[in-house]
Amino acid sequence: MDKKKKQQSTEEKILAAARKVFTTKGMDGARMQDIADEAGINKALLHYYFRDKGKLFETVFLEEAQKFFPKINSIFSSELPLFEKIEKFVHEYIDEMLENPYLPWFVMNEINRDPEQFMYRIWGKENLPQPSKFLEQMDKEVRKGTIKKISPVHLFLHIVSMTIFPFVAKPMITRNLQLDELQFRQILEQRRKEIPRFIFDAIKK
Amino acid sequence: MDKKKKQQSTEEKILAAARKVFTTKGMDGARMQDIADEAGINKALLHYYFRDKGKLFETVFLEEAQKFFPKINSIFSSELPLFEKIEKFVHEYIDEMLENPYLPWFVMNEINRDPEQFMYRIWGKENLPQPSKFLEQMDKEVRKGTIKKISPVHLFLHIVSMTIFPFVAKPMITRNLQLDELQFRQILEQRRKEIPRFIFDAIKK
DNA sequence: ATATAGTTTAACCAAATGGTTAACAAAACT
DNA sequence: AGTTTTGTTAACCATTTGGTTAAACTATAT
Repeated sequence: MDKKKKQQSTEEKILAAARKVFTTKGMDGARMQDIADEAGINKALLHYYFRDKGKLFETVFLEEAQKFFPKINSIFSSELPLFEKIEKFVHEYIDEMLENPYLPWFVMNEINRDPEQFMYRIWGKENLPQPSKFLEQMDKEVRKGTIKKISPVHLFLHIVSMTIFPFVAKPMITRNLQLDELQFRQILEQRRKEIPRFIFDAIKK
Repeated sequence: MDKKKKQQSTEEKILAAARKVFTTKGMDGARMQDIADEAGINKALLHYYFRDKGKLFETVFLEEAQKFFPKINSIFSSELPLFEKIEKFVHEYIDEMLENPYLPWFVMNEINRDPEQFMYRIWGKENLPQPSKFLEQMDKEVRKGTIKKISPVHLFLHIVSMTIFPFVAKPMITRNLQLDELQFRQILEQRRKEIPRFIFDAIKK
């Protein structure tokens, strides 16, 4: 047992355990007993602190998602020049994911389970993320002739795909490329520079 | 009800229903009763045709995965020149996914649930896919000076990310970019040409 | 010391769910 | 026609699982 675990409050222990179990097994696969075991407490305590499974899940889920998604949004709609914006997005996204490697899968899982509900819980009813500003910015650069002619939508998809996918597909990638934890992490760190450079090479004139 | 459903054998109805339910709800979230309802039959029939839930799931799963994964593998280890190979991979992958849009999520889900088991079931014990040949090929081109200096691993990740991610993240993308089914499909079709061109622009000398 | 509020546990309960059984119906076969 | 085999169903069973309860323990205040 960690020293940490003893200092943690019961509530914190539960949340940490829930995060772990929900992430690996998903909302449906997770068993309340598993979470209790992982936290080293009695199952009834889960219900004492969090009324039911759904509440516990939502707490864990929103805690993570809400602190991260708005950040992305603010980058995309900021006033930075195009390349700096891309660079910043890639950097911050990868950094965040390296610290919370379970987040992407977690989010993807939820978003697939119930897209409407998800979007609503993250951004509220009328507060959708607006990549439109980013798309317009790309479009402007194309018309100005600063970058090659490219569809903003596709460029946008290229960027998010290259940034996010390796995290979601981690088990496949580590297995296929025969990487250990450390090597995988190093590659992800390299990608912070690698992706912006690749994009730059592809669209600079 | 479809006309088709009446012509389908019960076994086919079950498989179609199982595919649908397993794909949307996942192995754990899926209920045998849901599958029976979807197929319009009694629950006991499921057990008559497929011994238990696990067996049914595996049947559906392997049926899809086994027919597709070997194809990818054969492209990567073929003798085609680099750019043709990339083009072919992107083309075939997107085409396949457009026909079976549920497959990527299905596969990712399983691979995350139990990586070892998954790889084993798809490729058998000693028959891992070998992207190494593809990596070497890229490396060779770099040293020959035909393309820009780039890490083969990263280029590999770029390619698969841009190709696969949009399928996995479909609900997020359609929601954020406000696309309907048709528009999403059209964009995916465009990407067959868009991705190879983007890569070409990025690494050609 | 004792009462009190907060925390934790073991034992229990009800509903959901995967799976079984026995009977029935429909073909296929003789 | 009658008999066997295959397909299908309703009712049932055992287990799992989320959730409850009442009792015990702990700390803090009086």
